[in-house]
Amino acid sequence: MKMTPQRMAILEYLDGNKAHPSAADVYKAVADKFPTMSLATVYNTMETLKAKGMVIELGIDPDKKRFDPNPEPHHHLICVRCKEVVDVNGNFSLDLSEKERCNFDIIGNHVDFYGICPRCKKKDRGNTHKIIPNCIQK
Amino acid sequence: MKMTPQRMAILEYLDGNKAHPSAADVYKAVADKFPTMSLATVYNTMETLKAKGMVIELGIDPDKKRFDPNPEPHHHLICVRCKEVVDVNGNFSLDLSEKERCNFDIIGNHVDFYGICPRCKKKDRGNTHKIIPNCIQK
DNA sequence: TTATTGGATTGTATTAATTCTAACTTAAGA
DNA sequence: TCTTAAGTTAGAATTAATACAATCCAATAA
Repeated sequence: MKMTPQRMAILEYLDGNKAHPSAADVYKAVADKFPTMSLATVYNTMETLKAKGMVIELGIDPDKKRFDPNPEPHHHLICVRCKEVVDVNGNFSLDLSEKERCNFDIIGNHVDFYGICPRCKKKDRGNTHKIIPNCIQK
Repeated sequence: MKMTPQRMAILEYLDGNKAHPSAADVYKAVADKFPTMSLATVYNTMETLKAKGMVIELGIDPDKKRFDPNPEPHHHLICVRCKEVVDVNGNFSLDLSEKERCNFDIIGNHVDFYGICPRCKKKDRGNTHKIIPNCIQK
């Protein structure tokens, strides 16, 4: 993989990043110090990194792709209000019965835990309505 | 919920549908017998159904929303090649430790199993390359 | 029956994310 | 240094989804 200043800036931003940023987030962060950066470059680079297994594309937000720079297999804890995503390490050995497997070769699994984060809980103080989200997805 | 011919057509299409269709899929299916149907109506109706908990919005496909007319809590088995989605019933009681919970109130969880479906396995005959998908997402 | 009303439907315009394109630039190996 | 394949860029094009404003229509009120 060819190393360019743009890519280095993106990699530096992603390194250790726990925020699961969108393409726009990456762009904003990097464009600061790199005014010539193009969004297309961000998309290209994320695509390349994805192909190399260095980032994972998340499907949490129906409105935009978000990326996870943590390539270790792990799971997520997602706030259904603000969509904050926290990594959950460890793995769950979940088995499917012969029948449930439907003749698939199983490669792996991923668990999403849904909940309400402390910040949003605070905001909810008194608001008992709409506690059950309709956005538990997938 | 007011019953209109359009909504009835959509509900009829969704009833028992295991294909996890996109809005466009719904539109195509219904527009056949309902030439005046508008995409906007499909989106409106899906939104209404979602709010009523009658469908769930899926995040499997980064390119478009897909809907699951099965309102029972369940999980998914996803072919990483062709994105076929099979329902997995039953629930896994997965626990997070105090620490892992990060002060979230946990509401639920959802498991995605990744694998290769029988059809795609057949196509792969001999192709040993690229068996490990880079599209294990979330 | 007719008028009113409010939600539903529709086509179109708009937005936002993403991809495409074609010209230009550059990192890295010979 | 030279060459070249790969990367970058701006802007155009595409696509999913939403917003909007003008009807439409079914239920109820008068």
